[in-house]
Amino acid sequence: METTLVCFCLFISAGHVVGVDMEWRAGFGTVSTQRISLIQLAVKERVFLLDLCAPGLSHHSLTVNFIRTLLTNTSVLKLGYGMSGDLRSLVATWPELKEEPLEFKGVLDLLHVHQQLQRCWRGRAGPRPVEVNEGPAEKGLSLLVQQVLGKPLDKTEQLSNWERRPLRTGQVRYAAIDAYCLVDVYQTLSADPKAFGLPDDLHSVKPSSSAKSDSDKKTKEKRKQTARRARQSALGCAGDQVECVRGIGEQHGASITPQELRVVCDNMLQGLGRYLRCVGVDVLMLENTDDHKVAAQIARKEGRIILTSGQPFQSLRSQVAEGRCLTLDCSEKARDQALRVLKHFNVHLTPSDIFSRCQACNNDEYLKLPREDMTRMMNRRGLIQDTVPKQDGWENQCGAQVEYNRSRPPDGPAFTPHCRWAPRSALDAHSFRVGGGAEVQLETVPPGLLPRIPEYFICTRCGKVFWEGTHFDRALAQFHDILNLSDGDTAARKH
DNA sequence: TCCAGGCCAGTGTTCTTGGT
DNA sequence: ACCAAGAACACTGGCCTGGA
Repeated sequence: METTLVCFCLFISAGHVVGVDMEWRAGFGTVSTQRISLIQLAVKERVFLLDLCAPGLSHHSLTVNFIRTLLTNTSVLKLGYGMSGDLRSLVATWPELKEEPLEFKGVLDLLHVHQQLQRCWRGRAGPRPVEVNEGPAEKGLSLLVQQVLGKPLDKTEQLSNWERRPLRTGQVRYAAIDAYCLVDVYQTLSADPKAFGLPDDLHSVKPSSSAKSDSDKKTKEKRKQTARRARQSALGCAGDQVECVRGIGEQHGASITPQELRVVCDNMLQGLGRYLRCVGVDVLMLENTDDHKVAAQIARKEGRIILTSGQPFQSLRSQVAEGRCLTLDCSEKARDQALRVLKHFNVHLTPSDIFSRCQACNNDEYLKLPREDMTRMMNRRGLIQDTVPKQDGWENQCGAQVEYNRSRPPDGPAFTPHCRWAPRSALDAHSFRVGGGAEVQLETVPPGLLPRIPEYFICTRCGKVFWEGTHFDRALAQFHDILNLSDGDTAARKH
């Protein structure tokens, strides 16, 4: 007890910086809060381990008073890491602290400093220090120690039985280092806080806001920053994308056609998927209800590349071959994401690729119909009242086999999408159903369009109707940066 | 002017992390 | 296993834009 008294006096001396840590038996049972087994107190010169399992010590009035005095004394700086948990255990150990609640004074929680440090490093461009989820991940206090002092902590004793006596040498060493490293880290940080992106006064670092409003502001700001960065980097592969984009892009030295690029889009990237289909890329998209792992299953089964974003990237990447999973910045606009993907894979895009694939179902086969046939069908469906100039035996024509041409469309307007063309027999003249069984979506064609648009394209899988319009020009403009405008393709098509 | 589609921001829920 | 904090995700409504 005499040694204990010396210890108490030493730590309550003014001007000390004390590393404080506590250990209790990891409770995997029903007990929500565990009683403390060991309190570690470290100063620059030495470390004391206060063994609360020692007979009589835990409930000695001196011990309780010492703890109360130490933690409320403003002239002694206490360092901890994640001290809210420690406070709960203190109350569980000494219920009297609940009746007369402890008010921490002169306490610096290095967890908050660590969070500030992480935020700062995340914001930096260029190479970053090791972070959670990168490499052989250190975390928590061990990560902080590695980032500040250069070496991680050995946490193998962290979950050991702290109630068993005597403590093993490894436990004693771990307990001592756990408290001492707090002092070491603090001194390194306070010697040159700017080098770590921290304010001169470490005590001014506030905990990450728990208030929803502040959190939202941060999220909002982060989004804005990300969008800004995305704009600044334009189409260059910069920042976080580099790591994941690299693996695949370097495989494609020569350019490829959009049709050769086959991807599966995670459900967060449906906008991107639509853009890619617009230029002819073979895109499968996950539904909102689909699990992310469905993307990996499809990718393996069909040899597709996964496009994803956010956290799912980590798990999806490990489920497919290296370089077969690409992550994108979800805050980036869908168009910019698409441009990034096309540039990354060195896709050779021509105007004929625009709208060469149905954006609704990903089919790349169309049936071309002249205005007269479209008018007749709409008339029969009662969608228009106009009479149609009589043409020779359209129904008969439908039955006739037209040569199936995979590269050249039937004679028609200047616009020639790079797709497959179905024969006229693919359309049932009576049911208005196309080869895939879907009914032609006549109701989506505005009647006012018929006098102006001479030809219509019908998706043979879903029956969606497309026609020439201003969409094509817009798409050309959107992809102008990477479009190879070698031919004089100026026709337009529109849904 | 109306309508459809996309984008953005707000909100609530779920998941992950890190402490013992 | 439990707790707290933060991140990620899902959903929704308002706003904006462009075509009809």
